[in-house]
Amino acid sequence: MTNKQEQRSEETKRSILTAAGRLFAERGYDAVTMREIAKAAGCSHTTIYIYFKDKEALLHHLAMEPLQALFAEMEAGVQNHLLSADERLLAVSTSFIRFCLLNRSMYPLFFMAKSSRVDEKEPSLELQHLRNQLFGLLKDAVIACLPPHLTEEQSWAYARVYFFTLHGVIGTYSQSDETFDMLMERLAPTFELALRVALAGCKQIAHEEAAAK
Amino acid sequence: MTNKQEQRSEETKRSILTAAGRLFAERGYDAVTMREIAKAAGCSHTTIYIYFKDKEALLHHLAMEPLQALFAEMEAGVQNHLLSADERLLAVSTSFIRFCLLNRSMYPLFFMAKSSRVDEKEPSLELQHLRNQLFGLLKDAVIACLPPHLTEEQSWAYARVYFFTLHGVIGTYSQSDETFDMLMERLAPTFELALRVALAGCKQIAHEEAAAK
Amino acid sequence: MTNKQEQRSEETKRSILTAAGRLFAERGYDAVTMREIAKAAGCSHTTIYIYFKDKEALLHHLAMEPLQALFAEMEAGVQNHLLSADERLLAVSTSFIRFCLLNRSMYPLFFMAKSSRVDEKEPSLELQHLRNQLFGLLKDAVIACLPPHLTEEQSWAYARVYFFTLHGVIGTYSQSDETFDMLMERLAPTFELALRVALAGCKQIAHEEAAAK
Amino acid sequence: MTNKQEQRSEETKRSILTAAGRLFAERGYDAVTMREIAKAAGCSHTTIYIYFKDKEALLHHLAMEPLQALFAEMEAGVQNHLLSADERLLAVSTSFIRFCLLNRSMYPLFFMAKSSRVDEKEPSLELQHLRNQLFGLLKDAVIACLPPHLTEEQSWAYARVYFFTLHGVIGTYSQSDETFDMLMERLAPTFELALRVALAGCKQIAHEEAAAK
DNA sequence: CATGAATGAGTGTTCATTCAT
DNA sequence: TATGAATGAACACTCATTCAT
Repeated sequence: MTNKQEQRSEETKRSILTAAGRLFAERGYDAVTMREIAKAAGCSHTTIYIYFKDKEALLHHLAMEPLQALFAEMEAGVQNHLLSADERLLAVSTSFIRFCLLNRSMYPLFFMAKSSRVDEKEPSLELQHLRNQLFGLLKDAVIACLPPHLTEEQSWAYARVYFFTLHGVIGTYSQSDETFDMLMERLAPTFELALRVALAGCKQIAHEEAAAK
Repeated sequence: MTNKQEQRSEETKRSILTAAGRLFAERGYDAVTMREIAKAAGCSHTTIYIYFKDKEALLHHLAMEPLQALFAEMEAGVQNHLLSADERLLAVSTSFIRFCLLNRSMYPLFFMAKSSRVDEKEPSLELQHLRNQLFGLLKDAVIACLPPHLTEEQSWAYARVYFFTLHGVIGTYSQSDETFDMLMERLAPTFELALRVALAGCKQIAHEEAAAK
Repeated sequence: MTNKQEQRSEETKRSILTAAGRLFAERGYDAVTMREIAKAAGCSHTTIYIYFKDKEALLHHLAMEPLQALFAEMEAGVQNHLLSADERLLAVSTSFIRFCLLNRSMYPLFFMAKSSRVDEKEPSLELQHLRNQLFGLLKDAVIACLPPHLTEEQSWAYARVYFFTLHGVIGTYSQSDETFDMLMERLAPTFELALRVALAGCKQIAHEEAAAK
Repeated sequence: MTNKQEQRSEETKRSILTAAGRLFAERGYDAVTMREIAKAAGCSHTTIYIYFKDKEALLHHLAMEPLQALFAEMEAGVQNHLLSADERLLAVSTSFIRFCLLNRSMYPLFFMAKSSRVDEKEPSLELQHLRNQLFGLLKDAVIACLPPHLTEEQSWAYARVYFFTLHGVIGTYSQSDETFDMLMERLAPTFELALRVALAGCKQIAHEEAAAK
């Protein structure tokens, strides 16, 4: 009996999260009302408050999960030793872009929220930590493509520069009204070009600098 | 007599603009209320409506002025024929980045606001137009550095890719709490590196593609 | 359990309608605020929005119900073939006057509200339609008392003229503070006189005109 | 000097009254703002407060003047012994209708405002008095057309009934958006018909009643 | 006498949230 | 566990009115 109830409870929670995730992604956190989420989840809006303290808690809960999934996916990509370093970077970058465009409206939350808001305690820290791990992973993937023996400072610089491209791609389209599929169909080649350009540029400048030394 | 009143009026208008600019920048257009702006400006919320038709007009006023200045500066940079194409692009890009970081909090407003709302008439169009002109200017500067005879589609693609870098740079630091000066002191070399990387990358891939054909 | 809640809900809705009806009647639609209605109904102003989409919907709801009842009553009167045409007109007119005086304060709403606002969709149309039907019914009842073979234009003219009397009766007393019963006791003979005068006048002039031709 | 100032002052006051009168008539008291009146009058909105205590005072001032003019006109009409009683009634009625339609949006103010509002002191009394005089004048004009020796009660009844027609005519078109000229062009014959019907009806019923006795 | 600047009270409406069941 | 009813705080915006000059 308890089991059945627990199961039903879990289902409701799931459907709330699913609905909220979809709606936040589609229209942005602010534009979505609790009542809309409830309707989409097939429950009363008051039920949401049973599972989540408030709207923000819902958002936070919603943010961690996919971000962890992304991290896992990128980690797997980076460890796939069947691919060359360049290919690994490309794969990981593509994962990142795809994820961010899929979760467009959450992107600012994931990556641009002020790191420190007084009223947030733990939640932000978790997020911040995950963010850092993710960035570290990207940095390693970038460095693996560049000539060895870069200083730590240089490594950071190239990683940042490469990351600018990713950030730029996502930021440019994060407000678009087009669906993810429309976006990818129209722009996938441009995204690939952007990644190739960024990598080629990093490599060339890195070599020039190495030579100059 | 009249003079004194006019002066007071001008002061009030200025203080409203200043307050609104700061608040919009800090917390975003939507999150700021007219009453907050008024309080920050030291006047009643109704006073704002004496000087600006509505919230959007306030935003528009705030956005157009500096954006036009930027456009003028970039236009001048692009027409400086003492410089090589590469140098001109670098100059123009630096102008753009500096401006956007200086007006950080308005950046989303300038370049990421939904471009088309049915009920908006002129104001947004002006902004949109300025935006397009600005992007066109950047595009021409990019193309001038690349091998000739690119198709229109290719031109757009490289321009976009180059723009991703700019957008990425700005986006990455647009939420930072550091002052503009702190930012530039710490990151100017990184920014320059990013621009060089983007240009080198574009050049190389463009040549590769030309050769492949 | 559900029953109790439903009952409470129904009560609240009722009290809102009652309050709104009274206030609209007393002071006119525009002059009454949602907050006033709420206070009079003993609930928060937001509660009104649970039951009615907006102020206009409240008005519409308030207007349609009794108006439909009136229409049904008048339709029945007009089809009562036990009566002569004159008696039918008298019956129908009396129904109309009684209804309008009973719903005095809503009368302007029913019959004098601006018929066409661009942004209104269905609701007003329904009301407008009902109004037209009602007027058509009265017109037919008038014509049935007059000599046959009137042109369409003449028919409209006499119907209008007859309607002026009804409208005048109601308008004259629509602001009165007397109760409906007091009014009828004091003025029923006057009203009847008015109807007889209007009918006699129409008949005589119509005959004169017919003879003149 | 004083003279010149006084003259200018009088002019300003006049232009305010003119503007307010036109705007109130066009769009109704509530819908017109002080600033609109000021703009139409060619002065600052604050200037209005020099001449009139508040918006309501402006309205009241505006109402008395034309009403007195109407009264004078009707009085003249009633005393024109070149005309028959019927013609005099017709003339007076037409004056009344024309005036009320011309001052449509003020009509409720003139003739339908609650006679006693606690917060109004004198102004209403004046108005009320004028109203009564006007009605008395109409009553006499009606009675002059009817058989002599009516009881006082009967006189009142016929006067009321006749007045219903006037009231009905005006009320029916008082909310119309058509200009006065459009209205008169379209409906002048209907109005005349209405008056003839009302008079003919009153006469006939009065004779019938007299005969019955 | 006249005015531009400024404001408080108020408008309809929305929304996240709580309460009683 | 779950919900319908209800609400307070807030939103952009308007308007008659007052104040300092």
